[in-house]
Amino acid sequence: MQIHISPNDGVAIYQQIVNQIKYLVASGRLSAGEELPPIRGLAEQLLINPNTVARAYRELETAGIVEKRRTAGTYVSDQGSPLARRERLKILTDRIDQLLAEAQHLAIPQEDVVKLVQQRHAAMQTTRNEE
Amino acid sequence: MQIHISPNDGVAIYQQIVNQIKYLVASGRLSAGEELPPIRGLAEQLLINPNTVARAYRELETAGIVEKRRTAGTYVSDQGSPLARRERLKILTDRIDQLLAEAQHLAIPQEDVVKLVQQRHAAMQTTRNEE
DNA sequence: CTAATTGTATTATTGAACTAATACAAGTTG
DNA sequence: CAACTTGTATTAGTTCAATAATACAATTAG
Repeated sequence: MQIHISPNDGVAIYQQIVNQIKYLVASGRLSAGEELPPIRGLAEQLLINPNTVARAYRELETAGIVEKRRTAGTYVSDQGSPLARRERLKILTDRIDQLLAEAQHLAIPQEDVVKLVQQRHAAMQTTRNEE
Repeated sequence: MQIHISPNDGVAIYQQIVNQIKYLVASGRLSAGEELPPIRGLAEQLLINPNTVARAYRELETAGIVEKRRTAGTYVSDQGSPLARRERLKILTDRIDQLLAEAQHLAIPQEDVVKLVQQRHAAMQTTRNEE
């Protein structure tokens, strides 16, 4: 599996792993039922401590992205489950509420925020760059 | 000036001060040209170290919210300046881009994000609670 | 049973962010 | 000038999250 980490990115290593696996699953490059590399294997590949990978896997399990089977490995869970989508929407809604609160602080009308979101969305559709 | 801090809030003390002063300025309870309490004065009032207040004031100055005059005190800067608003919009735009990237990770169409923002905005208009 | 492979748990180390203690610099006011 | 008030700078201590070192537990394969 292609995971790349960059130390001193400002983002914690375990978080980078979480993000990239989330993306791999979201984009369909990892499908439900597929087995992830063993903790030790990925740790060796990335030249980091197994505990760091374990932490990433634990976060992914809590988020419902993967399932662990004690001695049999870690597998991508059924993403289609309604709970998973509901959970994802909750995360996003929390982010949006934070954004609107921030706008409040900045004395920017929330109507403007809605417009800005539409603008940025449109801009990204035309640009289509890497992440 | 009414600043309230709660230690162990998870938010750094200097950050709490920054947030509250930003809000006071945004809401018009502090107007351009008004003088903020001296660093030592506010520190004494809040029972914290002057350096912590100094840090908050420095952040506020960097953000263009206040201006410091070496030995004469700290004053709310002209918020109406185009630069200030442009800066605020930039901050917000960055947040929005982060949000859209997050939605990508969560495999949620950006169109849905736009709708969600509108929904949350509408919900807040009717609720009208404290921050 | 034995060995190998999986995830788990416990403890320690490191590093960064936050806060504080203390001294400094520069203007203002009497 | 002398005292006072302002923000500044330097250094140290504290806390907490991230990572690592190491040992453990459980299942599977031979």
